[in-house]
Amino acid sequence: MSDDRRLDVLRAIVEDYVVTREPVGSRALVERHSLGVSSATIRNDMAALEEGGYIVQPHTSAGRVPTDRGYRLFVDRLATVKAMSSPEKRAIQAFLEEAVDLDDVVDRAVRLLAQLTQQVAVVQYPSLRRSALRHLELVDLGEHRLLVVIITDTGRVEQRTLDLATIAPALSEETVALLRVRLNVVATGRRLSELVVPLGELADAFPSADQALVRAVVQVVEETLAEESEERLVLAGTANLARTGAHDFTHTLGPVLEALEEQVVLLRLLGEMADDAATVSVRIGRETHHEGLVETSFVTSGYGGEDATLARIGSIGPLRMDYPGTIASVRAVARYLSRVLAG
Amino acid sequence: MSDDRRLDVLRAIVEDYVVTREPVGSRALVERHSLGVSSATIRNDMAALEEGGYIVQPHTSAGRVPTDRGYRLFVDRLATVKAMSSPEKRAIQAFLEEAVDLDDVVDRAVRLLAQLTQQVAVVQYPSLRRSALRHLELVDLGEHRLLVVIITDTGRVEQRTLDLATIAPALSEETVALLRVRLNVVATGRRLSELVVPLGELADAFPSADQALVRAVVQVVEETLAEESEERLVLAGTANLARTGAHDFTHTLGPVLEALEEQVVLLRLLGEMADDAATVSVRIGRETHHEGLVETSFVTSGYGGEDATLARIGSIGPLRMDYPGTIASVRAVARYLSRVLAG
DNA sequence: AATTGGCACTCGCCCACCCGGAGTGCCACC
DNA sequence: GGTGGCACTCCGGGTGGGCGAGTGCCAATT
Repeated sequence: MSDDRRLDVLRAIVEDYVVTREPVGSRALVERHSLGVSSATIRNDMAALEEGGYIVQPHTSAGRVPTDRGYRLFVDRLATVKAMSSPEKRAIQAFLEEAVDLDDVVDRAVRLLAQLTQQVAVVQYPSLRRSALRHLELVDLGEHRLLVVIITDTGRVEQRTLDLATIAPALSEETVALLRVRLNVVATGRRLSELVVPLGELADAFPSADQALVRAVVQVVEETLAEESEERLVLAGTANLARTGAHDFTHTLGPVLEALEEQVVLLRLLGEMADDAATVSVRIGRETHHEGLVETSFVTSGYGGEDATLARIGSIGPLRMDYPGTIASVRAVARYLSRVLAG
Repeated sequence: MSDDRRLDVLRAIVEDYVVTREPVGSRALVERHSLGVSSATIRNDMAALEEGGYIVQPHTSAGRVPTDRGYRLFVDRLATVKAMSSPEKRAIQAFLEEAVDLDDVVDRAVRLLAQLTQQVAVVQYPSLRRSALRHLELVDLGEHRLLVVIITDTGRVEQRTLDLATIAPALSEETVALLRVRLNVVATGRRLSELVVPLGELADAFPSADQALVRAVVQVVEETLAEESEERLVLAGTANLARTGAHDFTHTLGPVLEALEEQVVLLRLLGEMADDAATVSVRIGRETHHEGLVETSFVTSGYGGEDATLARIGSIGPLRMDYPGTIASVRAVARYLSRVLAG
């Protein structure tokens, strides 16, 4: 008995099932692949694979369908990665480079990935906490209102308005200017996550009359950083779910759509997956630990540069997706997205 | 023969069909409504209504189903508007007032509307062109890069970076400061659409060495205003389509989802609908003039204050939606959204 | 003239039944 | 261990009949 052949059989089953969407039988298998043995032999192998939990029959006397575990083995050991063609690569790069600002880059990336994979694509905005600070700006809006603008080196901009009516009734232009300069001296170029301590010490250097103001501003900055939870996600390609895979989901795709709308779910998943930018992670079926997603798989990659992953990008599709193709697409888009953001 | 009764019959048919989702027959009609006549009479009325194109039978010997035209007559003349209860109103207002910034307001509004209608909600971001300017900020980012931040009175923030390497190699802090002040003098408080002319005259007041810089900045501001096309939409509740109305669409809901992803389609529709903030507009079925939306209706309202509509908000659902309820919800959310943005 | 009860008729839906085909497991044999 | 053969299982699709809901029409009634 050859273990190698059994793995070949599993690979063949996955590949065929992904294409046909129908349980694949031993006869069809020997016809479509050059396995060099008869269907009876394959049947024995299939029985063993079923024993191992890699495939199942939907009902007696039907062909076999891969299980979550089967897909897992497939992506871990059997899938041969498809390389992207050079024209494809160039097209991806060119498309992303046309973007005019961060919103546009993210929007283009997510649409592109949805298009490439014919699935649902998701892109997480670059994390505030892990970005470096480019500039902090204070703007006096009048009426005791101060606008705090935080600009990161990835081009992300967060703003908050601050009502100072009860804190600093007389908001002098000089104080604001001084605070602006000092804040930037302390903060520029640092990771946002490294900022909390130095910011805390800042207030001491100001005359006591202004300390309340300084503290209020510092607090807003810190709150904004703390709002990691408010990480934004952008989705595209939900229509692909309905188009290609209407019958891939046992009942309706309602639960899937619900899960996708619950950004919390996606954020958790993204957070759980491998943190190094170079690797592509795959969650298959129940591995997502979410009821609505048991019939889907999630392929993600970090992006944002060699040293640190800023955020993640991913593609969600039916269990029977084209794993090699999806992995290649996710990796490619992540890579070029990183380049565009760095450049 | 009483025309009034026929309209009553139509109303009864619409109301029943919305609830049951099944063709409604003459017998069921007399049982569930106090029409005071027998089923045979109703049958005659139904024949007349069918003659007029307000209802159809899916097949011979089936009950009747309203047509687009039937729904149209219903919303125009027969629907009695449901008033929102006071607790509901308070809940809406409270929920929207908790928002911390513009993104959050919009996000809350769209989720709220999706929740209320159990349909797909869409909110258009307040139009840049129609907003008034609160502040223009210039930030020197170093490396010949200048950040232009445009802040509107609705709290919307748009930013663009400008590469000045070829224009103003030596970017002096004083020039930037001066430009900042003058730009704000010219611009603050005006509608963005009224800005183009005054901005054009600004460059003349600067020394010739700086004119290129000024022109570049002004150009960026104008371009940003011109990007009306980039009006952003936010959707929520797509899962509701799959949950409640899986069988409301003849085949799959794929085409509907595709139409929703094509923001161009929605933007066109929103643009076509009545422009005064006070009124709620309804597009029924083919009135949307879009293939993917023939089996849906679209209820929208403007928001943003009495005088000028800043943008629109709406709800999309199956043809057989609860029109009075949807209209009430859309109107309520639009109203409170306006208040929150104004306050 | 409008309304009504009665009646024949039409269809879609459901269910039960049946059959063909694809696929399996197992065994005896090589 | 691999193979051919065979009996068995079960799904899917097609067929046919009965039921019920609903209609249109007509003659009778008010």
